[in-house]
Order: sequence, then structure tokens, then C-alpha cells
Amino acid sequence: MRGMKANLEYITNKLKNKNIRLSHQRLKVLEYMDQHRIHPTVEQIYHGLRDEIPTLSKTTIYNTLKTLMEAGLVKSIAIDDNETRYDIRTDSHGHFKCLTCENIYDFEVNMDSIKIEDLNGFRIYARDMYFSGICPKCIEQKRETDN
Amino acid sequence: MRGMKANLEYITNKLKNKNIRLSHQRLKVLEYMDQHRIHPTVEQIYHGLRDEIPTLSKTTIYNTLKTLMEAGLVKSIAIDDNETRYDIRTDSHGHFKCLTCENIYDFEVNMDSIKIEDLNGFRIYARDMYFSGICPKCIEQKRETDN
DNA sequence: TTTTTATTTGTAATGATTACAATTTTATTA
DNA sequence: TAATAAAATTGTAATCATTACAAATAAAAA
Repeated sequence: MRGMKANLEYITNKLKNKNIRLSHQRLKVLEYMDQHRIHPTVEQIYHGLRDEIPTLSKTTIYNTLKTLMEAGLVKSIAIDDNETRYDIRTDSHGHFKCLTCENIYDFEVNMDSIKIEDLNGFRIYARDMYFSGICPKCIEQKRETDN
Repeated sequence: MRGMKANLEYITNKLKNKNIRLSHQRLKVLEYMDQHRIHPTVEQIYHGLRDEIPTLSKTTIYNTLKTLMEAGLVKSIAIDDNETRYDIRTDSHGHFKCLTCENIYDFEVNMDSIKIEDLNGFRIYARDMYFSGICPKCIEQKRETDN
């Protein structure tokens, strides 16, 4: 486990390395993303930081996420119908959404190795895989309820 | 190519088979989807049918698409950031979005055969694959512009 | 410390989608 | 076919995520 100071340094360097100017809000948003790997919505980030930063505005969160996305430090997930979710993991992986508890799970899958005949001649920049269904926890809960 | 009459019958039967009550609007929306396989938005369907059905309301299109989705006759595509797109193809296939012309291309891919270790114990209902990048047409156009 | 530049913030605007009640249409029954 | 019951359509208003914008504030440079 990283110490508090080391973690702040780690977050700070992430921004510095991308030539993003430092600000209290940016550090806190990025720290929140790093510590809450639940693919949060803007609303969740907002509520999570509201106590620490009482003046925080949602617009700032939108602005910050846009900046972080352009730098490649976060990615957006379009698995939800109305709210965008954000992911601090930027390596290739899939997402599973449980239709019962609404949680989003990561899964490992090598999408780059999948050859798609129909896409010969296409320049592919991004690959996303979204599955949905019921997670084991909710299957188990349903089973208990049924008894 | 299906004749006009045969096509109407085909569309009508699609609804009847799913026990969906017939209406002028439902037939026209489904016909539009069948004849315009461009993964249209509500806006596109609305403009496409406005001349034929001057009283048409967008709410009706939303209602109709909801009904058709529940019956499994159409599927929604969340590849767009703000507008939902709808697909009359309900068999398993992937989608590629060109970031330049915004067109969405279908591609064949057998997602059901992909085994995901991390999802053992998960009940999977839907699998979606979204790629994005530049399509051959736009790559070519860019090349010509650069000369 | 001063100045310049960029960020944050609150408010208002936008735009897709949904809620709702009155009207119209479709299906059923006599 | 006509009358009745049930469901679909429509226009308007509401909702809600996201964006636009300009003034206030904070960070970096001089």
C-alpha cells in the first residue's frame, strides 16, 4: 500500500508527465479515480469530493475529465444508457455490467489479437467490448430469495 | 428484391408474430428500419417519415422503438456519445464507428465463442463490440486532400 | 511581488429522453 | 356493420446529463 505522501507524488507526477498544469481539483479528481476503481460517474466523483472541496463544481469535473482523457490518463465508458462512466485503467480490457446491481466489472480480453476480416482497410483506433447480464453475487442473492 | 406488397406483408407479419398490435406508425417505423440499415437515430427516423406521416410525433417513435426492442425486433446501440442508435439486425455482430464521417459499419464476429476466464459464474445476456477509427472511404479522401 | 495565463465556478442554455393527459385509432363484441 | 372497449398517438411540459460562457480565483512566469 502506498503511503499518503508517496501517493500524492505519484498522482502529481502523472499530471506533470503529461504537461498538465497542477491544481487542487485535478489532483483530487485523479486521486479519486485511482482510489475508487468503480468506473464512477461525474455524479459519484462530485459526491465523493464534495466534503473535501466544498466549492467544487460539476463543471470542473467535466473539464478535468476532458483534460485527462485528452492526455490518455482516463477513458470514457459508454456502457450506461444515460450517464457516462470513467475508467482510470487505460490498457485493453472488457467491461461487464450487471443488470441487477448496476456494478461494472473489468475482464481481461485481448482485443488487439482478434482479426476482423470485414475491417480490412479500416484504421482502428479504439476497441471496446461490453457485456451485460447478472453477476455471481446477484445470482446468489436471487437464489436465496427464491428459497 | 421484395415487391411493395410483399414487403408490407413481411413487415406486418413481423409485428403479428410478436403479438404487437398493428398501427400505421409502427408499420412505417419498422419499414424505415428495414429499408435504411444505417443504424438510425430517432431524429433520422423522424425526418425520414415526416413527409409520409405529417402528424408523426417523436414520442411515438420512442414508444414504438421501445415496443420493438422489448419484442426483440430491434436493438439499441450505445456507440454514440449523446444519441442512441437503433439496429434492425438482431443477430450477433460488431459495430465500427468512423470518427470522420460518423457512419457506423457492421462487421461479422462470433462473440459467443469467445471464452472469458474472468466471467466464469457470470450469466451473460448480451455481448457488444464497438470499434472506432477511420473508414477506408475517409482514409482515401484524406489522402487526396493531402496531395 | 507583480504580471500573465489558465483554471474554477455558478448560472444559463442545450438537447435527448420521458411523463402525462386528451384525442384518435385499432380491435372486439353484439 | 355499428357500438364499445382497449390501446396507441400526439403535443406539451418536465427531467436530467452535459456544455457554453463570463466573472472570479488560483497557478506559473517574470
